[in-house]
Amino acid sequence: MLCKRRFCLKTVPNLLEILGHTEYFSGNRGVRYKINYKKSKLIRQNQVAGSLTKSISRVKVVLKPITRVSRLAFVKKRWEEEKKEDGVKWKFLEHKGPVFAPPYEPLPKNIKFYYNDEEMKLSHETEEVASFYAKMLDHDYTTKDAFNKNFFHDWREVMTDKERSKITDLKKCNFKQMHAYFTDLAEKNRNKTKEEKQMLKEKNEALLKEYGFCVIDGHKEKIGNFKIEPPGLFRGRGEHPKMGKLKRRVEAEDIIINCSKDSKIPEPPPGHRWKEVRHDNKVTWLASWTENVQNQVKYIMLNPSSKLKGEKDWQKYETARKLHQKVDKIRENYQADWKSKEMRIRQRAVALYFIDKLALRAGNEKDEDQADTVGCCSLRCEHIELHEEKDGKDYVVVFDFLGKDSIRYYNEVPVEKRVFKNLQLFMENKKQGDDLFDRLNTQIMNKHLNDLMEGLTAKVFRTYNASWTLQQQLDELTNADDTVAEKILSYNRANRAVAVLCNHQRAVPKGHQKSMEKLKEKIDAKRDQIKDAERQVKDAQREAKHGSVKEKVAYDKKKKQLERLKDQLTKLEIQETDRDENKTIALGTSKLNYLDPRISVAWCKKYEVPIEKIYNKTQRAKFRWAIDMAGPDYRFDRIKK
DNA sequence: TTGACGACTTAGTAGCATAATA
DNA sequence: TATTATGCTACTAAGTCGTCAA
Repeated sequence: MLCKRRFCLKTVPNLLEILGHTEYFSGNRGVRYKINYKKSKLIRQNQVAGSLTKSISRVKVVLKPITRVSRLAFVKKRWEEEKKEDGVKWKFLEHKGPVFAPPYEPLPKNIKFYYNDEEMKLSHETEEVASFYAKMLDHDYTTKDAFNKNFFHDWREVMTDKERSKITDLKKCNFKQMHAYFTDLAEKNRNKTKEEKQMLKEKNEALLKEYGFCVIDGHKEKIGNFKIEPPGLFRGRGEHPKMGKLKRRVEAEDIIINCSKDSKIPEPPPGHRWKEVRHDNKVTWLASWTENVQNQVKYIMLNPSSKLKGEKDWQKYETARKLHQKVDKIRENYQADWKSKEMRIRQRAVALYFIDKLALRAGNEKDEDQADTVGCCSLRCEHIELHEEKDGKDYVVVFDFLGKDSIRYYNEVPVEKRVFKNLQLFMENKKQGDDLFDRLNTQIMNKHLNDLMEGLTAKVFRTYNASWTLQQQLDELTNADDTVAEKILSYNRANRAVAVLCNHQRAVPKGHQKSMEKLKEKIDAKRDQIKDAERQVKDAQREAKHGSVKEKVAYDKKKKQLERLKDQLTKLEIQETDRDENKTIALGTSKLNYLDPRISVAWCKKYEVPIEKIYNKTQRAKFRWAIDMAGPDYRFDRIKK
C-alpha cells in the first residue's frame, strides 16, 4: 500500500543522510522506505547535503514501505547493477585524507625528570619518548624485561649525543613526576565542566564530518579509521619480542593516498607533501603507510557499514552456506584419507578434522620476531598430549597452546581411534619443538580445500561451524512462549556456545565479583518482598471474600503487584545467570565476524524480539544488508533453488 | 617451491559515554 | 545530583590468504 505523507525534517531525522547518495532510508520500527522525490529540483540537481539543509523541510516525498520480498530483491539488484569488472572495487573515490596525531606538547617547566637523582632537562624528542614510558608506569608492561630493554634502546636512539652519554641505565631514570603529571591531566580531563565537554564533543563531530566520510561511486560512506595512529610504545600481545619499541610519528611524507584521478585530491598539511598519490581502483583502501616496528603496511579503510564491506561480508556467509551443501562429502573424504598410504595426506586429513571439529585457525608459519603462537598447521609436539584413556573416556587428545593474541587454547577431546593412532605415528621420533604436521602447511591445506570447493579455505570452516552452531542452538533453546527476556537469554546462550567453540575469551571484567554479590543481594531482597506481598495477597483475599467492591479491588491490586514482583525476580535471576556464564567469554567477536546475521534477524522476526535487543546501533549499521534481506523463515542451512 | 609482501579480516581492550542507582 | 555500573566505540595488533618474484 502506498502511504502518501508530507514529511518535514523532524519526522525524517535521517533525511539528510539520504540526500545525494541513496534513495532508501529506515523509518520507525525498523521499516525500510523507498523514496520517490516529487519534483524535487534540489535532488535532480544532485547537490550535496550540506548546502541543502535549509531547504529540506520543503522537500515533498512519497514513502512506500518496501515489502520483504522487494527488499531482498532491491539489495541484490542494487549489488548486481553496480557490479564491476573483475577485481575493480570502485570507479570513483574521493576523500579528504587522514587526520594526523596532534603534535607533542612539552611538559610544564615545573615537571622534572631525574637521572641518578639529578634533575635533567631533556630535549624535545627525548622528552616526548620519555613521556610515552612515563604514562605507562602503572602498567604491567613496564615490569617486563623485553619491554624495558626495547624501550631503552629506542629511546637512546632519539637522544642527543650528550643525553645518550649520560643516560645509560634505565633503572636510574625517575619518571615519577612526569607520571603524576599525566595522571593528574587525565583526572582533570575527566572532571571537565559540561560546557567544556560539549565543546570538545562538537569539535570531534566537526572533525568527523569533515574527514570521516568519503564519496565512493556516488555514495557517501563512513570511513573506519580516518585518524593516523599516534606515536607511542609498541604494545605487542603475549610475550612479543618487540614490545616497548618506539612507534614513531607518521608524517604526510609517509602516506600514500589512494583516490580517483578525477576526484579532488586531498591536501597534505601545510609545508608537507604526500609520499605518493595513486589511483588504484583494485584495492579498497584510501590511504596507507608502513609502520616502523614490524614493517607492516597500515591502511585507512571504509567502515563496516559501507556497501563495499557489506557485500564482502554477504559473500563470506554465502561461501559458508555453500560449504554446508558439501560438508558431508568433505568429511567422508578426509575420514577416508586417515587411512592413506601417504603421510602427507594423512597429516592433511587429521589437520582438517581438527579445523572442522574444533574450529581451529589455519596456523600460518610465523617469524622469530613475533610472539610464539600457533594454529592448526603450525602445532608442535609439545602442544598436544595423547591419552589412551582419560577420565573414563578413550583416546583423548589434550590440546594446550597459545593461539591468536596469545590466548590459551585448552581442550580435552576424545577422538576416533584412527585419528589417535595417526597422531601417535606423526609424533614418532620427534621431540619438543618439532612440528606435529611436518608435511603440511596452510598453502598445501588451502590448495587442497580449493580443489574440493571453489573459494573454500580453512577459515570458511570456522565461519560455517559458528553459524551452523548458532542456528542449531537457537532451534534447540528457543521457546515461543517465553518472555522476551527469556528469549534473549536463549540467544545469548546460543551465541555463547559459538564463542566457546571459537575460543573467544576475555579478561574477567573489573569488579565482576562485586557486581555479582550486589546482584545476589538484590535478588534476596526481591524474594523477601515477594514473601511479604504473598502474605498481603492472602490477607486481602480473605477480606475480599466477605467484603465489598472496595476490598475486591484492593485484592486485585495486591495480586497484580505480586505478579510484577515475580517478573522482576525472574529478570534479575536471568541477568545473574547470563552475567556469570559470560564472565570469561567474549560474545562480540563471534557476533561481529562469524555468525551469519541473517540467522539472528530471522530469529528476531520469527519470535518477535526487537532487533535492538540483539544488535546495537553500530551492529545494525554493519548488518543493514541482512536486516533488509532476511525474513522470519531464513535458514542458514537451506539454500532455495 | 619458497618467502616476502600486500590487502584484507579478526581480535581483545582501554577509555569514554551513558544509564542506573544511591 | 553525584557516584557507580555498564555498554559502546575507537584503537590497533595479529591473524588469513592471495600474488608475485626469485
